[in-house]
Amino acid sequence: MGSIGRQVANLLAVNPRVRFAPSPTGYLHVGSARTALFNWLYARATGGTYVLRVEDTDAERNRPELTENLLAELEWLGLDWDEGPLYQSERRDRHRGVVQDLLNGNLAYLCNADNEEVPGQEITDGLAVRFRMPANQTVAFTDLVRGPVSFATEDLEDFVIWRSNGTPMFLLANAVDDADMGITHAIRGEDLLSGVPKVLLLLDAIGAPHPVYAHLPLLVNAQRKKLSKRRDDVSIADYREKGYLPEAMVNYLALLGWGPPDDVEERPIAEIAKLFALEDVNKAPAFFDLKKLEFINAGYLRALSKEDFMERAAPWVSAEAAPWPAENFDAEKYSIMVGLVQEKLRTLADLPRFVDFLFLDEPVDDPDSWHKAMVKGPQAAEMLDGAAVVLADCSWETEAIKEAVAAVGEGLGIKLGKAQAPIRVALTGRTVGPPIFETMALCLDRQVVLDRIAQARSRL
RNA sequence: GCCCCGUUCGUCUAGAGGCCUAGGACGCCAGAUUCUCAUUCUGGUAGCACGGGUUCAAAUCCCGUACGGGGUACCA
Repeated sequence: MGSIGRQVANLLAVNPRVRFAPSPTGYLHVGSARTALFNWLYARATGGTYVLRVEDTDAERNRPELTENLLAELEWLGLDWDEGPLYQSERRDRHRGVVQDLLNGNLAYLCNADNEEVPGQEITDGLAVRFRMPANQTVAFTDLVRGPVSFATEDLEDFVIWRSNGTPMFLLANAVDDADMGITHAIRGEDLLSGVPKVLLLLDAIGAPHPVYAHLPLLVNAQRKKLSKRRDDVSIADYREKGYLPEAMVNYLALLGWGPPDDVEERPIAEIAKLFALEDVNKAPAFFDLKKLEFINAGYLRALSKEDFMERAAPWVSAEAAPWPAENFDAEKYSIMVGLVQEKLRTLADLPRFVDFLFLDEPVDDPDSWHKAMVKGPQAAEMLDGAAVVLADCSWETEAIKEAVAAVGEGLGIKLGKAQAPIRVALTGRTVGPPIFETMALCLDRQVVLDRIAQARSRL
């Protein structure tokens, strides 16, 4: 079936219901975000319903602030949900009832800490409940991304469905909740694939239908290991704080394990939703490539209107975050400078170093830049001396300044590209920055320019 | 160990037996444009894990091997 065929299949699917079911044991992880995104995409592609369910059955590991955090990050990414958030912890009685039913039907049994079966048919404090694994059966299902998969029950153990502390285990709660909530498609990470046969058996035992499963390839690090909180940069919050845009983040994430049919990679997520089909998802793990994320982020940054850009960038130039004294900030000059540097950034975090010289009492001291332009560069002293003379009385506008500096350079036999370097470093502290002649004409007073050139000259 | 899954340029992917001399994107390299950087443009680099089949024809189907990953908790 071609990609078009799959999109038709999407439309034919009747009212799919999907869910993202994170456990709030940490901040939102890029792998989880990708799972949430693919659920969202599938729901939006099919006109289905996307449910958010918080799997907080492990009371010892859960903390409420982590849940709030999780929801905030999902909102930031723009992955709005249609129902929920539902909290699994609030369904304890239902889970307990199901476990008791299984016990009554002898499909499960009580078990002590030594994993020995103990007689009895009532859920008992201090005793766990295990599901009785049927012998000699093959559990088979067709995964939407991986195709037919089967397991033999001999390879499966009697697994715990109810803890001795009176709480349900993941497999049980997950299966019951999916059934009760009418989940038709369970879209999640491949690490959950081997749990499917147990869930299917459980579903059969309680007489519930099987959802369709789709197991997404894992996101891996450079060592090809599953992304882990400990080793890798996986927190969505960190990417936000590093100056990545949510639309760039979801666009990039959509490209891991899936490719657009027309090779157009950079596009709004709503457009991706129209092209998305679960059957097109790859089976092989994908490496999270920061370089490509940066590239995509830079594209989104450039595409922002100036107003949008300034709004998004505000946190990076706020009084608390900025490297300059707040009272030096000049909104008008900043606004002009944004127009000159927006296209140069890869992340919003790059912004301060492109504009800081405007608001700092003195430009930053960047040894590499100084060395490159003032020490290694040609005739830095002569350039600064010459510039000081011509800039003292040339007309204070971009072209005039540019011509004046170029003339000094020509007199010394240096092209403008090299000639401007010492001046740029004298004014901004760095070899890389905004177009320097515009910056002078529009944002720097003649006297400041002359002072900074003199200051730099005296250091030579 | 056992079970399950996977393998197309360095990376993300297109590919559904002939359209493949394997396409695109990121990266990298070179060049053009440019007041730095960035942008933009042009060109280049580089891949079907291996071995057997099936077929007139295989990246694509089958089997095996190798390698990689996931699972195997009173975590989720």
